[in-house]
Amino acid sequence: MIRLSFEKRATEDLKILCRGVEDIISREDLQKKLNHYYQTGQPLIVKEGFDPSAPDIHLGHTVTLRKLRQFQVLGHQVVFLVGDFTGRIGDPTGKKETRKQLTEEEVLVNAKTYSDQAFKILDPEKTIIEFNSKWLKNLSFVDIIEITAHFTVARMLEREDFHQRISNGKPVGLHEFLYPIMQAYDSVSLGADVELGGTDQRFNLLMGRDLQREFGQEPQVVMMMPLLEGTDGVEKMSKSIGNYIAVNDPPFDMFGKIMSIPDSLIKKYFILLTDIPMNTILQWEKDFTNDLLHPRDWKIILAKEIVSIYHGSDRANQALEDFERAFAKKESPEDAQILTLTDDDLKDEKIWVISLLLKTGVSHSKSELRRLVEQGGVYLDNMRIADPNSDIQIKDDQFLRVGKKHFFRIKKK
RNA sequence: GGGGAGGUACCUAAGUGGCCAAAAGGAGCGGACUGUAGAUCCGUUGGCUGAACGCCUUCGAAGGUUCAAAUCCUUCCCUCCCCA
Repeated sequence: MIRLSFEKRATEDLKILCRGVEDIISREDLQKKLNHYYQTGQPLIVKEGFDPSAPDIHLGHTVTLRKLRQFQVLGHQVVFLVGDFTGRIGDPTGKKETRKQLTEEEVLVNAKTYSDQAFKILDPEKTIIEFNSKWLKNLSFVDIIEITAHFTVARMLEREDFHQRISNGKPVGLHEFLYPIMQAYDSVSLGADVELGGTDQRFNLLMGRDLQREFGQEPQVVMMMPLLEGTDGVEKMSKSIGNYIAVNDPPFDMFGKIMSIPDSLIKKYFILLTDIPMNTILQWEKDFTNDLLHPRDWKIILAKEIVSIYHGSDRANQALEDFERAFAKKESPEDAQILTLTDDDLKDEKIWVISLLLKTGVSHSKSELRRLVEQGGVYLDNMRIADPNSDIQIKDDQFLRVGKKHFFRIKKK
């Protein structure tokens, strides 16, 4: 009776864990490992590597983080692996220049801010933070030769990115081959049962399996999550492109950014970024297709849901209200960023538009701001300011809108 | 080691002495229209100067020729391809 329920529970867990997963190698292996867990009580070691060079976590990162959390909830051991050593090489992407070497302190600081944000999702009690320099930095050349000897050049060239760059006549650094190998070695060192990553990590993740086998370990299960497109709906969400929604974004911004994603992405966002049950999502999708659910309304549910996760439902409701004020009624949002002006900024209660805009930080180029004004993108209390040479009379509590997405409330000090 | 091709702005890419702050497309930004969506149309996209068709910096780097250089010369750096 009890024995039977082991497998049943494992099967149920598997179903939960497979939500939103793009590919898993292999399902059977995971089933086996989960069975084993229920038989022995030995939690699975679930690992994901993080690059400490970019300290801002955005929704794209949360896709795998949320998956990690699912593992935690089911009783498993998550290893949050900071790639402080691998970060020095940088995952091959073709055009990136050599990364500047981070000092140990910088890495620690980054890792701290990074994990703090990650703990908005992960349970800190059930997370081990590791740094891969711990084992990588002590390897000798001999060790490295031994490890690399397990792989062939032909195998390395299977990686699409390498392959592509080579056929496009782009350079491939020899050291770049080491990145996947180091990542694989991480799995060996941790004895990982499962490694999570985006689909773009396929090659690296599989290398881990290969190397583990070579080292006499049971190969890890590889779980690949789909890449999340950013607010532009095309490119993978990333800070450098600027199409990202950060988990630290204030509620109003976060709400707005979610509202600006293309309709085609709504379902995917629900699946990967919320806990809304699958049948509900599918029902909404049906209603949407049959014109019973307006895409905007559907998106509002999404935005509220996601903002709630990171800021709580009160602030999510506030964000919704603000959103409607700002865009439906064209009024000022409650939650706009405060822009404080001091007496030094004002001459006879007046300030030059460009100076004012400069203070918002929207752009640091006066030429660009000038253009923005000339093109009619600047409003003060809903009055367009079209002349870049104008001096504006400032009253306390005025509402400044810069371009489509930036709102400020002016406070005098 | 030998031979060939190449390095232009966020990206792709034109330009081989002045008309070049540099074509075109993509991407971005702003406007119109909307649902802060998509599609479409218009505008705009090095910086500075309270803006003038004025100044400064930019075509891999440094020098040089010239009244004038992305463009010609020299040296250097980097990448790719073919051969050994």
